[in-house]
Amino acid sequence: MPTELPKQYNPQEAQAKWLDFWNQRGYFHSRPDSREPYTIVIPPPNVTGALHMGHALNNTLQDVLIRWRRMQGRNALWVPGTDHAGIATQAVVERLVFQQEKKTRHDLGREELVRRIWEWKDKYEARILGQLRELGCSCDWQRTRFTLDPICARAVRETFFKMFKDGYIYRGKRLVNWDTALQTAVADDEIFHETVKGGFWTFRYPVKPQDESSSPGGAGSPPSPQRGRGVGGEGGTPVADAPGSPQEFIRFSTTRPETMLGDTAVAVHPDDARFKHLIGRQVTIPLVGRDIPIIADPNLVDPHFGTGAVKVTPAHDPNDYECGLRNKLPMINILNPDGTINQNGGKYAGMDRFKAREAVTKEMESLGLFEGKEDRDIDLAHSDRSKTPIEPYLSDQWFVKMGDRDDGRPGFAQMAMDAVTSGKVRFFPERYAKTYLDWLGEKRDWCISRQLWWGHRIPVWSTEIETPSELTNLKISGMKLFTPEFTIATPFAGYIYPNVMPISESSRLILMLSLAPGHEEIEQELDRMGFEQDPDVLDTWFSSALWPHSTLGWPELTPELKYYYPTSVLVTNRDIITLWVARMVLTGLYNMNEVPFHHVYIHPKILDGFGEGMSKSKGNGVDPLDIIHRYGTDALRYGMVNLATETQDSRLPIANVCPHCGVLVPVKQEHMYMRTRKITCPECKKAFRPGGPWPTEDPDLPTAKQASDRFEMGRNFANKIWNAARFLLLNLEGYTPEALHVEGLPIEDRWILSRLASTAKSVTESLEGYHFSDVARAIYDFTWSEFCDWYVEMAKDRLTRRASEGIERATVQRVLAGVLDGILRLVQPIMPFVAESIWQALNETAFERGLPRPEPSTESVVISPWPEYPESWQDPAIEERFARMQELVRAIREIRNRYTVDPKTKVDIFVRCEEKIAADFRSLAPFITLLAGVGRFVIGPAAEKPKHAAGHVDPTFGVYVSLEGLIDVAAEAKRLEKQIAEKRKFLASLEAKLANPNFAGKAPPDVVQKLSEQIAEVSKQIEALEANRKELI
RNA sequence: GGGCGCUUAGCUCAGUGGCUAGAGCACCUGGUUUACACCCAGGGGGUCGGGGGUUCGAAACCCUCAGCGCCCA
Repeated sequence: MPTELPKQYNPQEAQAKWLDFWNQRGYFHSRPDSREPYTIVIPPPNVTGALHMGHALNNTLQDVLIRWRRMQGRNALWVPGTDHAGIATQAVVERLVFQQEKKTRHDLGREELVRRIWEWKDKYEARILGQLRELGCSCDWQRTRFTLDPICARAVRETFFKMFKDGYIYRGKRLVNWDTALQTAVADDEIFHETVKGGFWTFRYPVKPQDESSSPGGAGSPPSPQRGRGVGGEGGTPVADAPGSPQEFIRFSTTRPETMLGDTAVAVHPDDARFKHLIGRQVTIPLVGRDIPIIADPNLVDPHFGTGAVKVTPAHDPNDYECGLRNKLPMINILNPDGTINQNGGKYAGMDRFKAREAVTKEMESLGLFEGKEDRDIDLAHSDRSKTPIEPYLSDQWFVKMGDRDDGRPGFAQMAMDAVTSGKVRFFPERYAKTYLDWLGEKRDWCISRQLWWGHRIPVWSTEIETPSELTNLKISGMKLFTPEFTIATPFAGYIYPNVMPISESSRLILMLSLAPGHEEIEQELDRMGFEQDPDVLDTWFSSALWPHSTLGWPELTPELKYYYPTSVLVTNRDIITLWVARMVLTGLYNMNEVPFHHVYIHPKILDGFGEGMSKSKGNGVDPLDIIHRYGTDALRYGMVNLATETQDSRLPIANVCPHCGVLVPVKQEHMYMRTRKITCPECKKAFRPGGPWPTEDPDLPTAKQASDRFEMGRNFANKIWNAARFLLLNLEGYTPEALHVEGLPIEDRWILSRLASTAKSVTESLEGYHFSDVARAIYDFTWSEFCDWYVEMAKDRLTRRASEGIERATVQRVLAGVLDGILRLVQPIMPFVAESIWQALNETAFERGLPRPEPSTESVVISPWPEYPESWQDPAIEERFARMQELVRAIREIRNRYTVDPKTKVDIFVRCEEKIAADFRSLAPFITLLAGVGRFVIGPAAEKPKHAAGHVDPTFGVYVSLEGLIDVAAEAKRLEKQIAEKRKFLASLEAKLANPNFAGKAPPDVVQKLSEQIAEVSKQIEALEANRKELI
């Protein structure tokens, strides 16, 4: 006996059941074989926290692709995993430790902190992988990786060693965001900007007389009362004294006077007439007695801003730093790591930078070189972690060289660019290639060191040496490391590579050794010999850059690496095209000599209801599990696929679900940033806490789950498919599988098969082009608006009509089963749970089914073949005939509704049309009468409009519904007049178009002909409407 | 400052030069049609952000203005 399905689809039940089932059958595990592979590596989510809606989108789309290709017979592998996310994760754990124990990382020590972070990682990795499972992701869980696990670590070590040896990695200076409180560099995304009260001081430096020694201070005219802004404007005081005067000055303004101690130039705009004569001259910094040049730099200086001259402190300002590089200026660091002035600040050494700011100003004032201070709001960068102002700080960092090589061969940036311009890597949508190419085109070196403890430690060991002879005597494992020519001795050649650098302002050298992986005993020996391993760790992106090949086992040439690499597509969002995608391409080319993927699909971003991106700090993120809980996973996935359109970004208006009464309370902007801890339900008046990423439970208030009505569409759709299946299963009694001969089928069967065939084709094409939203829409429209609304309704007649029992019933059962089978397979990639639920139920009653001939089903829809139907099934003529019938039915329904005819009452209809069309309608009469509630059905060229009738005029027919006793003559007349007026207006616009002599001359003939036909049709309609109007009276 | 997008019905979005601009939700009318009220049948609702241009023809292409979002500096 067939299972009778409940009236409503229960997503929770299905999810619990089929996740286990799929897992036990091992459908998601892949191993190399003779089939063509289809491979995706997951963009590994950060172990920093749980997954949010952006991940739900990202992973749903990947799963859709994987499930689809698996059905197409490809050997589909989806590699899951997580990312250690260096700074973000360390920051989260540090913050937690500080909150709970009031301890800093220095209190804990490196080992203990790292241990704590591993604990955190274990917890969140499990949570994230669990979330992915609940999303239905068909990942190969046996191949789960973590960017810090031994397999990935070996790939990182190997890559670093190779790059070091090949001269791609070097050590250099770089301005970093320095947190003076925590004494660490912080990443750009770990700082926030805040407006603070500050000052804008104006000073002047004395210009050295040409060919004379400096005579700083005092000697000039009294300071001008003019202040920074506006100086040099029309009629203003000259900013530099006229040539030939006894002492010239150059005036400038700054928000940070203490940085004068590190100035190495004053810059002006090369076209600025006020300063032209000064370019190349020297000025003296009186505070430290240093002479610095006046240079011209159009990039740094805006001649209309301030005094038009800018002091340049390359070591303490990003713009000045760039200027310093351009003009080869010295870079003088004036700060100690704790934010006090260092010895380069002369007498200010040891003073806190803010104290020094006052002292410096005072001294300049006493020298008569201070011109005034303006109070100003300053947009200042602060450290997220210590909340103190960030200092730009020049420090030693490791870099990967991106520019072209000295030998003229393309460098990393160029290689990665070539991969895209040559078409080996293609972006979808294409425009993102520009983002990628523009960024790589700058060929900026990649800073790979981070002053953190959580991550891959930089595999470089170093020691200071006094004399070159020390090098030649250096022994490891009892053997000399170097040959007399200072190259590495043969036994060490494969795995140790040296670099020797002078230590600045000293005659000593620093010897740096990089070690390939797998030589721990050497590492220990180096430790014992007094070498120190670099304390820093690598940028997280260094390990994720290797992800497509490291996850497959590189540097070992595993069977997986040979079979699955390069992967098929990378699915990600646009924020990390530069940070991640570009770097995967270059390391792939470098390590594998082959691009890591052929396609890069960039999907939209999910915004909140106010158009803002979702983030933890805003507190406007939504937990996908909330959505799953309320609407089901299928609904979540449908919603995600549906919003993945070509254009970017989709808003998701969010509501809190009152935990007491279940009513939806829309999120308002004032709820953002977790400013609102308590909301009172407008319905039940009880209080609750709005949903959000709260760190802890609230002991007093229940926290709301969140919802968005955008997911109702998916939920309703799942239920619709469910009920279509339910209907079929209730009517499958006596089902027998048998092949169908399409040509002999009645029009409604041929129509639904035509629609099914073209739907399947368009779905496949949309998937191939990554047009996900179109996929969702095509399946939805076909299933709901065509199969359910029309075919199933028509099938009812054939299934139940006594007279037609037998052959007709058997056929319609086969078509229904076959089409539903197709729908399930088409929808499986998007909504796998509902698809599997129905698949299994259908297997019980109609195990052999399918079109055009039945075949045994598969034990799971997951492994069923992707549907493809004969091209010949798509029949425009049939579709046209069917569409006309739909028009007729709709017209009758509209009239019935307009006159609120009781649904049970049959109406008599009169259709006037050509005989050919009449014949068609006659063959469909049973359906028309069923679908439109028709009693008497008069049809033909001679059909007369009855008295008291309302009508509808179509290009190919006119239909009249007899409404004896119901018709409102006045209203009907008014309506007809309105329609006639509309049609006339339309006709006039068409005729005007045709009358345009240019139209006939320039428009393509088919368009012209179409227009003529249209004019004829509309004219006929107007005639018919006017006749109706006359007959009414 | 540079770049990439966006602005279409009350809301969320489709619609990449030609059938009177569509969908879902919301709204209105009617409905216990034995698959489904997470439903069915209908309906109303749009100067396609403003202005200019190209074209026989523009929501779509170009310019410009305004507003919004993101990335880079």
